Amino acid sequence: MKPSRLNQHSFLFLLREASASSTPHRRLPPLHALLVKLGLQPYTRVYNGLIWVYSATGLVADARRVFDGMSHRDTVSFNSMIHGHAMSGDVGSALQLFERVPAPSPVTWTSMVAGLCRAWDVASARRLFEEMPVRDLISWNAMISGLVGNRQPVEALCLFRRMMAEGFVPNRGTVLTALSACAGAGALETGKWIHAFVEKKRLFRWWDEFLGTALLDMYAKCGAVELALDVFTKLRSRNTCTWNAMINGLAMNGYSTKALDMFRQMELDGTVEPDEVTFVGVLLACSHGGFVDVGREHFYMIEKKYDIGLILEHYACMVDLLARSGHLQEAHKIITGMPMKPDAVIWRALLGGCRLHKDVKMAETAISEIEATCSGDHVLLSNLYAAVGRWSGVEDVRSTMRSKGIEKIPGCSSIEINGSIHEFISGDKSHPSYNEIHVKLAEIGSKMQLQGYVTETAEVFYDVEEEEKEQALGHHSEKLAIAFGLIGGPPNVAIRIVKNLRFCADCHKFAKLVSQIYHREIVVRDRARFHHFREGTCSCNDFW
DNA sequence: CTAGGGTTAG
Repeated sequence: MKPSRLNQHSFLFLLREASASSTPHRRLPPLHALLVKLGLQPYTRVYNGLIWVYSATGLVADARRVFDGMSHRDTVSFNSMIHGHAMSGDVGSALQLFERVPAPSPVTWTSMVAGLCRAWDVASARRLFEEMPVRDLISWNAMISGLVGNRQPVEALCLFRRMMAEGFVPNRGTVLTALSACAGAGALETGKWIHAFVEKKRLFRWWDEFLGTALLDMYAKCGAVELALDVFTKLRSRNTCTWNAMINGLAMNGYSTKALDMFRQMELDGTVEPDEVTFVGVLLACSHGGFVDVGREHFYMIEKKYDIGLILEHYACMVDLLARSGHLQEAHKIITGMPMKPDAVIWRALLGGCRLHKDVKMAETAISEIEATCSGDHVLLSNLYAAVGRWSGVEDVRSTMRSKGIEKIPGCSSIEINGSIHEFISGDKSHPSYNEIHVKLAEIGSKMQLQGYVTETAEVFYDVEEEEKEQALGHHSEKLAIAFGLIGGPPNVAIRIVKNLRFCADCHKFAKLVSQIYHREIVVRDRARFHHFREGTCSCNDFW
């Protein structure tokens, strides 16, 4: 090779090729050595490229050596190095460099914002984002997706709205992130608005697999199954993810049989292969539908017929299905026979079944296996003790919770009205419509009494203090949200609520009665699944 | 022919 023919441009080409190869770790150092030998050091661009490819292939220490050895560093050198540090999880080093950049550009700021979001420091990311002198579309996308990734979809949507108000035109990335935020927040109105906006502005040629899957997933996660199906049927092409999203969406929404039909259709269609995620959806459908035999069959087919390895989630669904339908011993056998270590989710599924079928002994086994316990597990055990009348057990759980300092996660429900999301926390008085809500709840209460409604006390029994607090302050968050939906939402439109915890029996009964008395459809997404209430009945058939 | 975001399903 004639060195004279190798200039900075061709060298950058070689770097890119080496980094895309299967063995970048072996191919980059010789190129680096050649670069030094050829005397291309003065070319900052080439060295920037080297920093970039070293970082991108995980060789951050090498990247840093190059960076430190450079005689002339420009903004791109800093940006590449900041990005490298941030991607390797070393935000500290990234921040140190960020302080030293002579002329930071929007790229510099955005790299730092994204890096902080990746390191779960969304608060610092947000501060930096607000401080940025110039924000472009990618800066907005980075911050919005950072919020979604840090489980703050409501905040993400607020930012999305601000971005639109400032006149930015969303691109593919923005739309994907914003739809995912709507899915997370259960913001159907906003999701529909984005859908319509994309169509009206003809933002994309068509809804491809990625966009289409994100769209249908949004509808499914907002409880709008018909709309999700509509998107699904109209898509030009579907990949495995698309089918999985549809199957899972049906399962989550309680359309168990339809979900299984959809899986059969997927097989008949034959253009895509099911994968392990497909079977998570299939088993979820069986679990929510209480189809024990069908579930067992599919569980064994995963490996035998489809040659797909069983993953933790498959076991979790299977344990959930068996435990919930009362096959506690079989569920326990599945757990002890698992090739991997059962996690808290698995034991929790067994615990839930024990609570339902009042098996104290098995419940105690389950709870002793859950290490980093959260309040919900203790509450479940306590409820079980209360249900079988073992009050000493209830007291034991309370003292365990006190001594371990386990705090209860406050219940939080949200409802979207006119595109803005209102959040209610159990017993919270801070909402501006607090007084109206309580007037409404009193009205509901008296109407319910006429129908012979009695509070379900079993599930609130475990904690007398909490019970008193609830009497004094109000209600579980979903009741506040439902009352607010009756007041503020347009009539004849379903009241849609997203809750962070699972339904308690009392609130479930409450929702059923409200749907009957006011002839309003109520859709609640709780931690585990959807509940569609219509004229006094729930799609879960009181099986959850 | 340099650098930042996003890539959907569990």
